[in-house]
Amino acid sequence: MINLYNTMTRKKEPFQPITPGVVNMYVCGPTVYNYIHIGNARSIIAFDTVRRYFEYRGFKVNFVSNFTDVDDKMINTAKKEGTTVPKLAEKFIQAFMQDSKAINVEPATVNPRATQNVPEIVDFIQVLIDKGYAYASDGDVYYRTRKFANYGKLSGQNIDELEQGASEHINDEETARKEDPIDFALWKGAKADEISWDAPWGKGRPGWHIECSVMATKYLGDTIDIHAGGEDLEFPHHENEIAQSEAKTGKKFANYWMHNGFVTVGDENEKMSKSLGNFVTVHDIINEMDPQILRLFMATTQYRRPIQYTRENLEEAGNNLAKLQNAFANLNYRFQNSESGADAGTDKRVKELVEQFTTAMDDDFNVQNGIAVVYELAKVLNVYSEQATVKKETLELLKTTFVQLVSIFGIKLEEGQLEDETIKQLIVERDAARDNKDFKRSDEIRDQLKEQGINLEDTPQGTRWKRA
RNA sequence: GGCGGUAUAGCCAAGUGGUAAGGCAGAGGUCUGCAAAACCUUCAUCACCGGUUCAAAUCCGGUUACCGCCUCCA
Repeated sequence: MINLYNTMTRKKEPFQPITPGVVNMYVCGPTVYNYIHIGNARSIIAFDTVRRYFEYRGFKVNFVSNFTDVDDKMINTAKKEGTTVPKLAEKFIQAFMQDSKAINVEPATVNPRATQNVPEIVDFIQVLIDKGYAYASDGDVYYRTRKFANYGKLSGQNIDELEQGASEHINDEETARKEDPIDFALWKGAKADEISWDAPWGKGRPGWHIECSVMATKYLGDTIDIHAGGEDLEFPHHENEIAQSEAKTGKKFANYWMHNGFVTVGDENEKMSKSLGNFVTVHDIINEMDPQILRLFMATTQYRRPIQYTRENLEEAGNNLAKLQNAFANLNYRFQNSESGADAGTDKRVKELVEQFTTAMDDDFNVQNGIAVVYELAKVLNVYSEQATVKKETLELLKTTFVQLVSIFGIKLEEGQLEDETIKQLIVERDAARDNKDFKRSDEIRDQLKEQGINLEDTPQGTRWKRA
Protein backbone atom coordinates (compact mmCIF):
# COMPACT_ATOMS: atom_id res chain seq x y z
CA MET A 1 0.00 0.00 0.00
CA ILE A 2 1.39 3.36 -1.04
CA ASN A 3 1.04 6.16 1.48
CA LEU A 4 1.26 9.73 0.36
CA TYR A 5 1.17 13.09 2.05
CA ASN A 6 -2.02 14.95 1.21
CA THR A 7 -1.65 18.71 1.46
CA MET A 8 -5.39 19.00 2.02
CA THR A 9 -5.33 16.99 5.25
CA ARG A 10 -1.67 17.63 6.13
CA LYS A 11 -1.26 13.92 6.79
CA LYS A 12 0.09 10.85 5.10
CA GLU A 13 -2.80 8.76 3.82
CA PRO A 14 -3.04 5.35 2.17
CA PHE A 15 -3.58 5.84 -1.54
CA GLN A 16 -6.98 4.57 -2.67
CA PRO A 17 -7.58 5.06 -6.38
CA ILE A 18 -11.08 5.79 -7.65
CA THR A 19 -10.71 3.00 -10.19
CA PRO A 20 -8.67 0.04 -8.92
CA GLY A 21 -5.29 -0.17 -10.62
CA VAL A 22 -5.55 3.26 -12.24
CA VAL A 23 -4.09 6.60 -11.20
CA ASN A 24 -5.50 9.74 -12.76
CA MET A 25 -3.13 12.57 -12.06
CA TYR A 26 -2.89 16.16 -13.19
CA VAL A 27 0.27 18.22 -12.81
CA CYS A 28 0.25 21.96 -13.39
CA GLY A 29 2.72 22.69 -16.16
CA PRO A 30 4.73 25.76 -17.12
CA THR A 31 3.87 28.97 -18.89
CA VAL A 32 5.80 28.60 -22.11
CA TYR A 33 7.49 31.95 -22.52
CA ASN A 34 11.06 30.86 -21.80
CA TYR A 35 13.28 27.80 -21.45
CA ILE A 36 12.38 25.81 -18.37
CA HIS A 37 14.61 26.46 -15.40
CA ILE A 38 15.72 23.87 -12.89
CA GLY A 39 12.84 24.81 -10.61
CA ASN A 40 10.45 23.67 -13.31
CA ALA A 41 12.65 20.62 -13.77
CA ARG A 42 12.32 19.82 -10.11
CA SER A 43 8.56 19.62 -10.34
CA ILE A 44 8.70 17.65 -13.57
CA ILE A 45 11.24 15.20 -12.19
CA ALA A 46 9.51 14.84 -8.84
CA PHE A 47 6.21 13.82 -10.40
CA ASP A 48 7.82 11.76 -13.13
CA THR A 49 9.45 9.77 -10.35
CA VAL A 50 6.07 9.45 -8.60
CA ARG A 51 4.55 8.28 -11.84
CA ARG A 52 7.30 5.76 -12.53
CA TYR A 53 6.92 4.32 -9.05
CA PHE A 54 3.16 3.93 -9.48
CA GLU A 55 3.85 2.13 -12.73
CA TYR A 56 6.45 -0.06 -11.05
CA ARG A 57 3.79 -0.99 -8.50
CA GLY A 58 1.50 -2.05 -11.32
CA PHE A 59 -0.75 0.97 -11.77
CA LYS A 60 -1.78 2.40 -15.08
CA VAL A 61 -1.16 6.13 -14.85
CA ASN A 62 -3.06 8.68 -16.87
CA PHE A 63 -0.73 11.62 -16.60
CA VAL A 64 -2.03 14.99 -17.76
CA SER A 65 0.08 18.13 -17.66
CA ASN A 66 -0.84 21.40 -19.30
CA PHE A 67 0.97 24.18 -21.09
CA THR A 68 -0.20 27.68 -20.28
CA ASP A 69 0.20 29.18 -23.71
CA VAL A 70 -1.66 32.46 -23.29
CA ASP A 71 -1.56 34.96 -20.43
CA ASP A 72 -0.07 38.37 -19.63
CA LYS A 73 3.50 37.09 -19.62
CA MET A 74 3.03 35.40 -22.99
CA ILE A 75 1.53 38.54 -24.46
CA ASN A 76 4.22 40.84 -23.06
CA THR A 77 7.09 38.58 -24.07
CA ALA A 78 5.73 38.12 -27.58
CA LYS A 79 5.42 41.88 -27.94
CA LYS A 80 8.92 42.46 -26.63
CA GLU A 81 10.46 39.89 -28.93
CA GLY A 82 8.50 40.99 -31.93
CA THR A 83 6.74 37.69 -32.39
CA THR A 84 3.23 36.35 -31.89
CA VAL A 85 1.87 34.47 -28.91
CA PRO A 86 1.34 31.23 -30.87
CA LYS A 87 4.85 31.33 -32.30
CA LEU A 88 6.35 32.01 -28.90
CA ALA A 89 4.39 29.10 -27.45
CA GLU A 90 5.43 26.75 -30.20
CA LYS A 91 9.09 27.56 -29.76
CA PHE A 92 9.16 26.93 -26.04
CA ILE A 93 6.90 23.89 -26.13
CA GLN A 94 9.42 22.31 -28.50
CA ALA A 95 12.24 23.33 -26.16
CA PHE A 96 10.30 21.83 -23.24
CA MET A 97 9.97 18.55 -25.09
CA GLN A 98 13.69 18.43 -25.83
CA ASP A 99 14.73 19.28 -22.29
CA SER A 100 12.28 16.76 -20.83
CA LYS A 101 13.62 14.06 -23.06
CA ALA A 102 17.18 14.87 -22.09
CA ILE A 103 16.41 14.38 -18.41
CA ASN A 104 14.52 11.22 -19.26
CA VAL A 105 10.99 12.28 -18.36
CA GLU A 106 8.25 10.02 -19.68
CA PRO A 107 5.96 11.84 -22.09
CA ALA A 108 2.62 12.83 -20.56
CA THR A 109 -0.47 10.95 -21.66
CA VAL A 110 -1.79 14.34 -22.77
CA ASN A 111 -0.28 17.85 -22.77
CA PRO A 112 -3.36 20.00 -23.28
CA ARG A 113 -2.96 23.69 -24.04
CA ALA A 114 -5.21 26.48 -22.84
CA THR A 115 -5.66 27.88 -26.34
CA GLN A 116 -6.86 24.54 -27.64
CA ASN A 117 -9.60 24.31 -25.05
CA VAL A 118 -11.22 27.71 -25.28
CA PRO A 119 -14.77 26.50 -26.15
CA GLU A 120 -14.71 24.20 -23.10
CA ILE A 121 -13.44 27.06 -20.97
CA VAL A 122 -16.23 29.34 -22.17
CA ASP A 123 -18.84 26.68 -21.42
CA PHE A 124 -17.36 26.08 -17.98
CA ILE A 125 -17.48 29.79 -17.15
CA GLN A 126 -21.05 30.02 -18.40
CA VAL A 127 -22.12 27.29 -15.98
CA LEU A 128 -20.48 29.20 -13.13
CA ILE A 129 -22.36 32.35 -14.16
CA ASP A 130 -25.62 30.43 -14.41
CA LYS A 131 -25.10 29.01 -10.94
CA GLY A 132 -24.39 32.44 -9.52
CA TYR A 133 -20.72 31.78 -8.77
CA ALA A 134 -19.46 34.21 -11.37
CA TYR A 135 -20.41 37.49 -12.94
CA ALA A 136 -19.47 39.40 -16.06
CA SER A 137 -18.24 42.91 -15.53
CA ASP A 138 -17.23 45.23 -18.32
CA GLY A 139 -15.80 42.50 -20.55
CA ASP A 140 -14.17 40.52 -17.74
CA VAL A 141 -15.69 37.66 -15.78
CA TYR A 142 -14.92 37.20 -12.08
CA TYR A 143 -15.44 34.42 -9.58
CA ARG A 144 -17.54 35.31 -6.56
CA THR A 145 -15.06 33.95 -4.04
CA ARG A 146 -17.11 34.51 -0.90
CA LYS A 147 -19.93 32.42 -2.28
CA PHE A 148 -17.75 29.30 -2.15
CA ALA A 149 -18.17 28.06 1.40
CA ASN A 150 -14.83 26.37 2.03
CA TYR A 151 -12.55 28.80 0.28
CA GLY A 152 -9.05 28.55 1.76
CA LYS A 153 -9.31 24.98 3.04
CA LEU A 154 -6.31 23.72 1.08
CA SER A 155 -3.87 26.39 2.19
CA GLY A 156 -5.36 27.04 5.62
CA GLN A 157 -6.09 30.64 4.76
CA ASN A 158 -8.83 32.69 6.30
CA ILE A 159 -10.78 34.67 3.77
CA ASP A 160 -10.93 37.81 5.91
CA GLU A 161 -7.18 37.81 6.44
CA LEU A 162 -6.78 37.37 2.71
CA GLU A 163 -9.06 40.27 2.08
CA GLN A 164 -6.76 42.50 4.10
CA GLY A 165 -3.72 41.15 2.26
CA ALA A 166 -5.43 41.65 -1.07
CA SER A 167 -6.22 45.24 -0.27
CA GLU A 168 -2.50 45.99 -0.14
CA HIS A 169 -1.99 44.79 -3.66
CA ILE A 170 -5.00 46.18 -5.38
CA ASN A 171 -4.90 47.11 -8.98
CA ASP A 172 -7.39 49.99 -9.03
CA GLU A 173 -8.45 49.48 -12.59
CA GLU A 174 -9.27 45.84 -12.05
CA THR A 175 -10.65 46.23 -8.55
CA ALA A 176 -13.19 48.70 -9.82
CA ARG A 177 -14.73 45.93 -11.86
CA LYS A 178 -14.83 43.46 -8.96
CA GLU A 179 -17.62 43.14 -6.43
CA ASP A 180 -15.02 42.13 -3.86
CA PRO A 181 -11.21 42.51 -3.95
CA ILE A 182 -10.85 38.79 -3.23
CA ASP A 183 -12.64 37.83 -6.46
CA PHE A 184 -10.43 36.50 -9.24
CA ALA A 185 -10.62 36.59 -13.02
CA LEU A 186 -12.06 33.75 -15.06
CA TRP A 187 -12.00 35.67 -18.31
CA LYS A 188 -10.04 38.76 -19.23
CA GLY A 189 -11.41 41.12 -21.81
CA ALA A 190 -8.98 41.85 -24.64
CA LYS A 191 -7.36 45.20 -25.16
CA ALA A 192 -7.07 46.41 -28.73
CA ASP A 193 -4.85 44.19 -30.93
CA GLU A 194 -4.36 41.55 -28.23
CA ILE A 195 -4.86 37.88 -29.04
CA SER A 196 -8.46 37.00 -28.23
CA TRP A 197 -11.38 34.61 -28.62
CA ASP A 198 -15.09 35.29 -28.85
CA ALA A 199 -17.23 34.78 -25.81
CA PRO A 200 -20.73 35.84 -24.72
CA TRP A 201 -19.13 38.52 -22.53
CA GLY A 202 -16.97 39.93 -25.28
CA LYS A 203 -13.63 39.14 -26.86
CA GLY A 204 -10.94 38.04 -24.48
CA ARG A 205 -8.88 35.18 -23.12
CA PRO A 206 -9.06 32.71 -20.26
CA GLY A 207 -7.83 33.66 -16.81
CA TRP A 208 -5.02 31.51 -15.53
CA HIS A 209 -6.78 29.30 -12.98
CA ILE A 210 -9.72 28.29 -15.13
CA GLU A 211 -7.70 26.41 -17.72
CA CYS A 212 -6.52 23.82 -15.21
CA SER A 213 -10.02 23.20 -13.87
CA VAL A 214 -11.33 22.75 -17.38
CA MET A 215 -8.57 20.53 -18.68
CA ALA A 216 -8.27 18.39 -15.57
CA THR A 217 -11.97 17.60 -15.56
CA LYS A 218 -12.12 17.23 -19.32
CA TYR A 219 -9.34 14.67 -19.55
CA LEU A 220 -9.60 12.94 -16.20
CA GLY A 221 -13.16 13.40 -14.91
CA ASP A 222 -14.92 15.53 -12.29
CA THR A 223 -12.99 13.92 -9.47
CA ILE A 224 -9.36 13.04 -10.06
CA ASP A 225 -7.04 10.98 -7.91
CA ILE A 226 -4.02 13.26 -7.62
CA HIS A 227 -3.55 16.92 -8.38
CA ALA A 228 0.03 18.11 -8.17
CA GLY A 229 2.28 21.11 -8.63
CA GLY A 230 4.84 23.34 -6.99
CA GLU A 231 4.16 24.48 -3.46
CA ASP A 232 3.76 28.05 -4.63
CA LEU A 233 0.66 26.97 -6.51
CA GLU A 234 -1.09 25.89 -3.34
CA PHE A 235 -2.37 29.41 -2.95
CA PRO A 236 -4.04 30.91 -4.83
CA HIS A 237 -3.90 28.72 -7.93
CA HIS A 238 -5.06 25.42 -6.50
CA GLU A 239 -7.41 27.06 -4.08
CA ASN A 240 -9.09 28.77 -7.03
CA GLU A 241 -9.18 25.58 -9.06
CA ILE A 242 -11.03 23.89 -6.22
CA ALA A 243 -13.50 26.76 -5.95
CA GLN A 244 -14.22 26.74 -9.68
CA SER A 245 -14.41 22.99 -10.14
CA GLU A 246 -16.43 22.13 -7.08
CA ALA A 247 -18.84 24.97 -7.67
CA LYS A 248 -19.47 23.65 -11.15
CA THR A 249 -19.63 19.89 -10.55
CA GLY A 250 -20.80 19.77 -6.97
CA LYS A 251 -18.21 17.02 -6.49
CA LYS A 252 -14.86 16.79 -4.78
CA PHE A 253 -12.23 17.96 -7.27
CA ALA A 254 -9.20 15.91 -6.22
CA ASN A 255 -8.72 13.20 -3.61
CA TYR A 256 -5.04 13.91 -3.02
CA TRP A 257 -3.00 17.09 -3.39
CA MET A 258 0.75 16.84 -3.77
CA HIS A 259 3.14 19.79 -3.73
CA ASN A 260 6.85 19.73 -4.45
CA GLY A 261 9.39 21.84 -2.59
CA PHE A 262 11.53 24.52 -4.19
CA VAL A 263 14.96 24.71 -5.64
CA THR A 264 17.03 27.35 -3.92
CA VAL A 265 20.11 28.84 -5.48
CA GLY A 266 23.67 29.05 -4.25
CA ASP A 267 24.74 30.23 -0.84
CA GLU A 268 22.03 32.88 -0.68
CA ASN A 269 19.73 29.91 -0.45
CA GLU A 270 16.86 31.82 -1.96
CA LYS A 271 14.07 30.65 -4.16
CA MET A 272 14.82 30.37 -7.82
CA SER A 273 12.19 31.81 -10.10
CA LYS A 274 11.75 33.46 -13.39
CA SER A 275 10.48 36.62 -11.76
CA LEU A 276 13.49 36.91 -9.44
CA GLY A 277 15.74 36.51 -12.45
CA ASN A 278 18.11 34.16 -10.63
CA PHE A 279 17.28 31.10 -12.62
CA VAL A 280 19.44 28.49 -14.29
CA THR A 281 17.89 26.80 -17.30
CA VAL A 282 17.92 23.10 -17.96
CA HIS A 283 18.96 23.98 -21.48
CA ASP A 284 22.26 25.43 -20.20
CA ILE A 285 23.06 22.65 -17.77
CA ILE A 286 22.59 19.82 -20.20
CA ASN A 287 24.80 21.51 -22.74
CA GLU A 288 27.54 21.41 -20.21
CA MET A 289 27.24 18.00 -18.58
CA ASP A 290 25.53 14.63 -18.69
CA PRO A 291 21.80 15.39 -18.20
CA GLN A 292 21.57 12.28 -16.05
CA ILE A 293 23.56 14.09 -13.36
CA LEU A 294 20.81 16.67 -13.02
CA ARG A 295 18.24 13.92 -13.09
CA LEU A 296 19.89 11.89 -10.34
CA PHE A 297 20.51 15.00 -8.28
CA MET A 298 16.84 15.92 -8.25
CA ALA A 299 15.28 12.48 -8.26
CA THR A 300 17.05 11.44 -5.08
CA THR A 301 15.75 14.26 -2.93
CA GLN A 302 12.30 13.61 -1.53
CA TYR A 303 9.79 15.71 -3.47
CA ARG A 304 8.58 17.78 -0.51
CA ARG A 305 12.02 18.85 0.62
CA PRO A 306 13.79 21.92 -0.72
CA ILE A 307 16.83 21.34 -2.92
CA GLN A 308 19.81 23.60 -2.68
CA TYR A 309 21.33 23.99 -6.10
CA THR A 310 25.09 24.36 -5.85
CA ARG A 311 27.97 23.24 -7.98
CA GLU A 312 29.23 21.04 -5.18
CA ASN A 313 25.95 19.21 -4.78
CA LEU A 314 25.73 18.61 -8.49
CA GLU A 315 29.26 17.18 -8.53
CA GLU A 316 28.33 14.80 -5.77
CA ALA A 317 25.46 13.56 -7.90
CA GLY A 318 27.94 13.10 -10.73
CA ASN A 319 30.08 10.87 -8.52
CA ASN A 320 27.06 8.85 -7.54
CA LEU A 321 26.04 8.44 -11.14
CA ALA A 322 29.53 7.15 -11.96
CA LYS A 323 29.22 4.69 -9.11
CA LEU A 324 26.01 3.29 -10.58
CA GLN A 325 27.46 3.13 -14.06
CA ASN A 326 30.63 1.40 -12.87
CA ALA A 327 28.64 -1.21 -11.01
CA PHE A 328 26.62 -1.87 -14.12
CA ALA A 329 29.78 -2.20 -16.22
CA ASN A 330 31.36 -4.53 -13.66
CA LEU A 331 28.31 -6.74 -13.78
CA ASN A 332 28.00 -6.85 -17.55
CA TYR A 333 31.64 -7.72 -17.92
CA ARG A 334 31.18 -10.95 -15.95
CA PHE A 335 28.61 -12.52 -18.22
CA GLN A 336 31.33 -13.73 -20.57
CA ASN A 337 32.83 -15.98 -17.89
CA SER A 338 29.70 -17.12 -16.11
CA GLU A 339 28.45 -20.63 -15.45
CA SER A 340 24.89 -21.81 -15.81
CA GLY A 341 22.75 -21.99 -12.70
CA ALA A 342 22.03 -19.61 -9.85
CA ASP A 343 23.46 -18.62 -6.50
CA ALA A 344 20.70 -19.04 -3.94
CA GLY A 345 22.26 -16.84 -1.27
CA THR A 346 22.67 -13.84 -3.55
CA ASP A 347 19.24 -14.31 -5.09
CA LYS A 348 17.72 -14.24 -1.63
CA ARG A 349 19.62 -11.08 -0.76
CA VAL A 350 18.32 -9.39 -3.91
CA LYS A 351 14.75 -10.23 -3.00
CA GLU A 352 15.23 -8.80 0.47
CA LEU A 353 16.59 -5.58 -0.97
CA VAL A 354 13.67 -5.25 -3.36
CA GLU A 355 11.31 -5.56 -0.42
CA GLN A 356 13.23 -2.91 1.47
CA PHE A 357 13.07 -0.67 -1.54
CA THR A 358 9.32 -1.04 -1.83
CA THR A 359 8.80 -0.38 1.85
CA ALA A 360 10.85 2.81 1.58
CA MET A 361 9.14 4.12 -1.53
CA ASP A 362 5.64 3.23 -0.33
CA ASP A 363 6.21 5.73 2.45
CA ASP A 364 5.42 8.91 0.54
CA PHE A 365 8.12 8.23 -2.06
CA ASN A 366 11.00 8.20 0.37
CA VAL A 367 13.62 8.25 -2.35
CA GLN A 368 16.45 8.79 0.07
CA ASN A 369 15.86 5.44 1.69
CA GLY A 370 15.12 4.03 -1.74
CA ILE A 371 18.42 5.08 -3.23
CA ALA A 372 20.24 3.78 -0.16
CA VAL A 373 18.87 0.34 -1.05
CA VAL A 374 20.06 0.80 -4.62
CA TYR A 375 23.57 1.57 -3.38
CA GLU A 376 23.44 -1.54 -1.24
CA LEU A 377 22.38 -3.53 -4.29
CA ALA A 378 25.32 -2.04 -6.20
CA LYS A 379 27.61 -3.27 -3.46
CA VAL A 380 26.13 -6.77 -3.51
CA LEU A 381 26.50 -6.75 -7.26
CA ASN A 382 30.11 -5.58 -7.18
CA VAL A 383 31.07 -8.14 -4.58
CA TYR A 384 29.38 -10.91 -6.52
CA SER A 385 31.05 -9.83 -9.75
CA GLU A 386 34.41 -10.29 -8.09
CA GLN A 387 33.76 -13.92 -7.17
CA ALA A 388 36.03 -16.46 -8.88
CA THR A 389 33.03 -18.19 -10.39
CA VAL A 390 29.66 -16.62 -11.06
CA LYS A 391 26.31 -18.02 -12.12
CA LYS A 392 24.56 -16.66 -15.11
CA GLU A 393 21.02 -16.66 -13.73
CA THR A 394 22.12 -14.70 -10.71
CA LEU A 395 23.86 -12.18 -12.91
CA GLU A 396 20.63 -11.86 -14.88
CA LEU A 397 18.63 -11.31 -11.71
CA LEU A 398 21.07 -8.70 -10.46
CA LYS A 399 21.02 -6.92 -13.77
CA THR A 400 17.26 -6.89 -14.24
CA THR A 401 16.67 -5.73 -10.70
CA PHE A 402 19.33 -3.05 -10.81
CA VAL A 403 18.13 -1.62 -14.12
CA GLN A 404 14.55 -1.62 -12.93
CA LEU A 405 15.16 0.13 -9.62
CA VAL A 406 17.48 2.70 -11.10
CA SER A 407 14.98 3.48 -13.86
CA ILE A 408 12.46 4.63 -11.27
CA PHE A 409 14.83 7.52 -10.64
CA GLY A 410 14.95 8.11 -14.37
CA ILE A 411 18.47 6.78 -14.81
CA LYS A 412 19.20 4.83 -17.96
CA LEU A 413 22.24 2.58 -17.85
CA GLU A 414 24.05 2.06 -21.11
CA GLU A 415 24.48 -1.47 -22.31
CA GLY A 416 27.99 -2.82 -22.76
CA GLN A 417 30.80 -1.39 -24.79
CA LEU A 418 31.10 -0.88 -28.51
CA GLU A 419 33.29 -3.23 -30.43
CA ASP A 420 36.26 -1.40 -31.83
CA GLU A 421 38.95 -3.31 -33.71
CA THR A 422 41.69 -0.72 -33.23
CA ILE A 423 41.23 -0.66 -29.49
CA LYS A 424 41.02 -4.42 -29.30
CA GLN A 425 44.31 -4.79 -31.14
CA LEU A 426 46.05 -2.31 -28.90
CA ILE A 427 44.80 -4.22 -25.89
CA VAL A 428 46.15 -7.46 -27.32
CA GLU A 429 49.49 -5.79 -27.93
CA ARG A 430 49.54 -4.37 -24.43
CA ASP A 431 48.69 -7.73 -22.87
CA ALA A 432 51.58 -9.28 -24.73
CA ALA A 433 53.90 -6.54 -23.50
CA ARG A 434 52.70 -7.09 -19.94
CA ASP A 435 53.33 -10.82 -20.22
CA ASN A 436 56.90 -9.93 -21.21
CA LYS A 437 57.10 -7.46 -18.33
CA ASP A 438 57.60 -4.69 -20.84
CA PHE A 439 55.73 -2.22 -18.68
CA LYS A 440 57.15 0.76 -20.49
CA ARG A 441 55.39 -0.26 -23.68
CA SER A 442 52.20 -1.33 -21.90
CA ASP A 443 51.94 2.01 -20.08
CA GLU A 444 52.56 3.81 -23.34
CA ILE A 445 49.57 2.12 -24.87
CA ARG A 446 47.42 2.83 -21.86
CA ASP A 447 48.41 6.51 -21.86
CA GLN A 448 47.85 6.79 -25.57
CA LEU A 449 44.31 5.44 -25.26
CA LYS A 450 43.65 7.61 -22.25
CA GLU A 451 44.37 10.69 -24.32
CA GLN A 452 41.65 9.53 -26.67
CA GLY A 453 39.24 9.22 -23.76
CA ILE A 454 39.54 5.45 -23.39
CA ASN A 455 40.27 4.06 -19.94
CA LEU A 456 41.71 0.57 -19.55
CA GLU A 457 41.04 -1.61 -16.54
CA ASP A 458 42.78 -4.91 -15.84
CA THR A 459 40.60 -7.52 -14.18
CA PRO A 460 41.18 -11.20 -13.37
CA GLN A 461 39.05 -11.95 -16.44
CA GLY A 462 41.16 -9.83 -18.74
CA THR A 463 41.52 -6.22 -19.79
CA ARG A 464 38.43 -4.16 -20.52
CA TRP A 465 37.94 -0.61 -21.65
CA LYS A 466 35.40 2.14 -21.39
CA ARG A 467 34.97 5.68 -22.48
CA ALA A 468 35.85 8.24 -19.86
C1' G B 1 0.36 40.65 10.84
C1' G B 2 -1.87 35.47 9.07
C1' C B 3 -0.49 30.42 7.28
C1' G B 4 3.27 26.68 6.50
C1' G B 5 8.20 24.40 6.37
C1' U B 6 13.26 23.54 8.03
C1' A B 7 17.56 23.09 11.78
C1' U B 8 21.48 15.74 12.47
C1' A B 9 29.36 15.00 10.82
C1' G B 10 33.37 19.18 5.87
C1' C B 11 28.95 18.40 2.37
C1' C B 12 24.06 15.73 0.94
C1' A B 13 20.92 13.07 4.14
C1' A B 14 17.81 8.69 6.88
C1' G B 15 15.88 8.16 11.47
C1' U B 16 8.79 10.08 15.65
C1' G B 17 10.77 6.98 22.73
C1' G B 18 15.44 2.32 23.46
C1' U B 19 20.81 4.23 22.82
C1' A B 20 22.79 7.96 15.55
C1' A B 21 21.04 4.21 8.00
C1' G B 22 23.22 5.45 3.40
C1' G B 23 26.09 8.52 0.01
C1' C B 24 30.04 12.33 -1.37
C1' A B 25 34.69 14.14 0.23
C1' G B 26 38.97 12.73 3.68
C1' A B 27 42.34 8.98 6.12
C1' G B 28 44.31 3.90 6.35
C1' G B 29 44.28 -0.95 4.04
C1' U B 30 43.32 -5.28 0.38
C1' C B 31 43.71 -6.35 -4.83
C1' U B 32 47.20 -4.58 -9.15
C1' G B 33 53.79 -4.72 -12.32
C1' C B 34 51.88 0.33 -11.54
C1' A B 35 47.02 2.05 -12.14
C1' A B 36 41.71 1.99 -12.63
C1' A B 37 37.41 -0.21 -10.76
C1' A B 38 35.85 -2.73 -6.54
C1' C B 39 35.96 -4.22 -1.51
C1' C B 40 37.32 -3.61 3.89
C1' U B 41 38.31 -0.25 8.10
C1' U B 42 37.83 4.65 9.99
C1' C B 43 35.11 9.65 10.69
C1' A B 44 28.76 12.91 14.84
C1' U B 45 25.61 12.53 20.86
C1' C B 46 21.49 15.30 16.65
C1' A B 47 20.47 24.64 16.81
C1' C B 48 19.86 26.38 22.13
C1' C B 49 17.36 26.32 27.19
C1' G B 50 14.08 23.83 30.45
C1' G B 51 10.70 19.67 31.42
C1' U B 52 8.36 14.48 31.15
C1' U B 53 10.49 9.35 31.28
C1' C B 54 14.18 3.82 33.67
C1' A B 55 15.33 5.72 28.62
C1' A B 56 14.59 11.52 23.85
C1' A B 57 17.56 13.47 17.83
C1' U B 58 12.66 11.50 18.58
C1' C B 59 7.27 13.79 23.45
C1' C B 60 5.92 18.75 26.04
C1' G B 61 7.09 24.18 26.94
C1' G B 62 10.18 28.15 25.54
C1' U B 63 14.26 30.57 22.61
C1' U B 64 17.13 31.44 18.22
C1' A B 65 18.19 31.12 12.96
C1' C B 66 16.92 30.22 7.96
C1' C B 67 13.19 29.42 4.01
C1' G B 68 8.41 29.64 1.51
C1' C B 69 3.12 31.27 0.71
C1' C B 70 -0.37 35.42 1.59
C1' U B 71 0.83 39.57 -5.58
C1' C B 72 2.81 36.45 -11.54
C1' C B 73 5.91 32.07 -10.33
C1' A B 74 7.36 24.68 -10.31
